[in-house]
Amino acid sequence: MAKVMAAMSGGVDSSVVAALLKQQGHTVLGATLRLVEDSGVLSEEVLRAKAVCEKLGIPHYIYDMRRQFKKEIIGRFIAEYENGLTPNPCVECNKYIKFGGLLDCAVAEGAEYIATGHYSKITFNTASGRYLIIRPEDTKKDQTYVLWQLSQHQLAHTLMPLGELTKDEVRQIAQGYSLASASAKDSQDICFVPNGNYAEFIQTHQGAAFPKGRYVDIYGKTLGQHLGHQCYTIGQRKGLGIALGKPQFVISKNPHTNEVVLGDEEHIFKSRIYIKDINMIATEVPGSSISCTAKLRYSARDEECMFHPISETEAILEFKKPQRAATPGQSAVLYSGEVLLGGGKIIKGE
RNA sequence: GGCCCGGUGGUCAAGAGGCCUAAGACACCGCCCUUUCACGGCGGUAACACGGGUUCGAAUCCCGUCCGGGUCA
Repeated sequence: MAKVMAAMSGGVDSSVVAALLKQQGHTVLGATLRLVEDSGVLSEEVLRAKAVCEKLGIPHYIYDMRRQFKKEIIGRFIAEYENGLTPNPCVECNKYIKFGGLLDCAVAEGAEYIATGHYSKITFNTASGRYLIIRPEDTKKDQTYVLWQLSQHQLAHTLMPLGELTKDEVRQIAQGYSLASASAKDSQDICFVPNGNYAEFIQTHQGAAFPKGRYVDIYGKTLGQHLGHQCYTIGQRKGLGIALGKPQFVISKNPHTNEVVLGDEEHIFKSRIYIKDINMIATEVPGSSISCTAKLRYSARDEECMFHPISETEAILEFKKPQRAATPGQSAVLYSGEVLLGGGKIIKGE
């Protein structure tokens, strides 16, 4: 039996993780991270996590990581949008905060593991001597996508018990324990942007409105005015606020000219996707081309492709079928069957 | 100023006396989906410029007002 620090957000999933580990006989410490500025008052979620810990009879730690979160996650998030990218803060948060800062905290408390409520499995492969991320039983809830940046060290010290369960089972378990979080709604949107309006968040943060710019068609002809390139992402249809008689999609955007190109959906399908900042989990970075599948967004399906390495950190993904809206800044995550091979950040598609 | 066109929802646009308690597309809003941004699914709001006529009956015909655009001096 081990000493485990369970990351508890106050939601159902992480609550059930703590309950299960306790039941299995581990020494469980509950830990909740304060990430968002909330005027010094503990949020509803933190209090719920605390209540769950009391119910389970385990200690509850609250770590204030607001400074680190603001610098590492929010700062990067804003900078990337300004550079014309579409960031995924959750992926970064996992790498730096949840599996970074929290693991340090766990070690400081003498725990050898942290545990999270991700729907994902971690296994150790003796042949390769590596820890692997494996897709969960509940394929609908597969959260492996957000874990591709984790290191072997982090995986070696992490437990993800929900990989074996379905969401329904987790809910039932929560009810069985009468946990305060049993009926908590699943999280949504960006955690530090409660109302979901990230554009407003950035503008407020910067104290200035985005400069307005032009919508143009693929030939450069002006179509109308937009609210700032930061407000849009490749493949976006809704929220453009412009009526052109047929559905139009964001095909590309240029942060320097502040132009957003609109056009028919067919223009956003690309077969060759360039990626950088590669992190491999199941293997070393391949020295030659390999066949695998990859998905370009959290809720996309992985599709067959070839991985052509360019260097230790860059590669080209060549898909059999053109992929919709490969978006700079988003993650391309590679799989081989149920195994998450690794991933990278999308630079461009062509 | 004279003459000529035209004024239908946020945008474009059907309609040419009863089938209009006004089509459609796009936009917009809501819900669902979702640990990112998006995509997607389902549903919803919303108009006949104004005032007089003609007619059993007018978005559709006539007159005037207002507002656009053109044209002539």
